[in-house]
Amino acid sequence: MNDRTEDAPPTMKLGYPCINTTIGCTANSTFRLASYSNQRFIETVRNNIRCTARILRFNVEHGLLFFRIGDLVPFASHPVCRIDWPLYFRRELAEAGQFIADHGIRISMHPDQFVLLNALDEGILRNSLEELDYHAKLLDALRLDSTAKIQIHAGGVYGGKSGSIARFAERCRRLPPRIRRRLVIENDDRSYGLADCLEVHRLTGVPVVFDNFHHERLNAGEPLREALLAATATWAAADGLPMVDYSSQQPAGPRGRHATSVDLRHFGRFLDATEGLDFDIMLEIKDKEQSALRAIRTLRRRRMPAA
DNA sequence: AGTTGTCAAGCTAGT
DNA sequence: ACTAGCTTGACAACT
Repeated sequence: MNDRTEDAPPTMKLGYPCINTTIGCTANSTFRLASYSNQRFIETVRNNIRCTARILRFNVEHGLLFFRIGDLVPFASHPVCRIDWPLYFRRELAEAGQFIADHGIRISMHPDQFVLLNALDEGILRNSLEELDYHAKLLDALRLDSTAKIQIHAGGVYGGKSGSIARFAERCRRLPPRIRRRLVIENDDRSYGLADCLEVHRLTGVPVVFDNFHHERLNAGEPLREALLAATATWAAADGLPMVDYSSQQPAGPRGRHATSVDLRHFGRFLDATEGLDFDIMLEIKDKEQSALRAIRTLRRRRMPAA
């Protein structure tokens, strides 16, 4: 499916997560819970939506057609939030979603470390489900199809990986379809490597986002190309093109820290190793769109000579 | 204006 | 049983 033929050009898109460092607005603005008010909430969300729209325009102008939406609606899953924000911002969200659809932009979201579908603690599970519900609500309010994904890790180990994977799978089966159709899991760099994620896929059908940097740190010896092939094979037609997170180690930084700026030689080797495969690339590099712009020049030169 | 600690939420390894 | 460390980015309080 992801192996393209000689006739079919790659449709690969490239992008970056959450933040644009050039245009001078933030789409992930938040505030302290202690200073919560309806007014502050509404102002913050309005500004976040506006900034997201500006970023998406910038991205389209620069050929960056993959974007991860960050924390657009602070406290959305917290009981303090009493506003029906999908309704309140219905028009703005639908407009942004229309822009996304019109320009063929690929969208992902990545809830953070607190979303643990295999949690042992009922409260943590409840919070995780609320948080997943928020993410699905936002993508629904943007009126995006099932190719817009919510990406999480497999979760904690809790003293037994196979039991925790089984628990993940069981919880997954019980998810409402509006969440499950968007859920994808990403290999992490400490507990659940690619092989574990493939096992989760086998049990649930959930597609696997391959993260090359995490794979460099935690693997079972699978070469890059083989690993990426296995991950991309987990994506069905309705899921869209497979998503891949790309990053490299910050040279002088502590192990695991993302590079400040893209290492084009490392990126070139990555493209060499994955030649002929089609997937969307999320560039997880600190300077965001600046590296994405450099990377897409490299990508076009190597993969899309006609474009 | 710039710096530093804190933030809704958790896991893991080490003591 | 408890604490420090983990990634990340932005707020908020402080210098």
